[in-house]
Amino acid sequence: MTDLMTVYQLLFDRYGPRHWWPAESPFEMAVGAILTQNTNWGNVEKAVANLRQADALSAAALCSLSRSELEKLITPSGFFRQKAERLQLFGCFLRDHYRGSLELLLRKSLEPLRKELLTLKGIGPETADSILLYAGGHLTFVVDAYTGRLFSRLGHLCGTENYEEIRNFFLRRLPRDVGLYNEYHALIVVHCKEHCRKRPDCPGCPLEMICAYRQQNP
DNA sequence: GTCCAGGGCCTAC
DNA sequence: GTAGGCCATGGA
Repeated sequence: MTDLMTVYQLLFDRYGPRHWWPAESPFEMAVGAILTQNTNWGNVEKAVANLRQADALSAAALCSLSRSELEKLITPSGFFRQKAERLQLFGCFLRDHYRGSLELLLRKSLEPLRKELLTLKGIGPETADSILLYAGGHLTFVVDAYTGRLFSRLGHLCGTENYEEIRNFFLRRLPRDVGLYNEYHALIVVHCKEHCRKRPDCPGCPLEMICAYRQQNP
């Protein structure tokens, strides 16, 4: 079994540092994390551009917009009705409990903060960890569908693990390094977009030599 | 036309 | 606790 740092190194050598999250502020990162739920990033960028244009990238602004105005701005990201509600719930939560400051919220310690985020409607484990890691610089690992798919194929996971189990799998085996967690998740996403979609034989895949699928299907 | 994307909620069982 | 349906746009 190839260890996780070897996989990381192969991905890093191939794709280089990704410098995620692509956003101009922590608040924009959090908004992007909600908008990208089951959604192509290109569509999220359009919605974020609309929000920026409308000067709506703050907790106060999200709260003061009408629901229909917000829905219109984020339409390109899809699921715009639920996402508008989620953004406003998040914005109002910050306004009511943290003076509208995401930075103030993110100053809290990781586990209580994570639990608090998970109580918010529309913020599940992946969205919470994305906000914690990329906006807050907290020591947590972001798991997504790509992560489960890739590491099952590599033989590290069996494919039936739940979110927390996969997160703990990485946290237990990787050095405690925020920069590493930041790059690792980004590299998994970038890699899977390129190589893990339709063809399981991964032509040109940088993980070719360690891929359990290829070893089982030569 | 079909498939899928950087999920999460709700309901039924 | 988990399987299935639902949410919606836009690019490949």
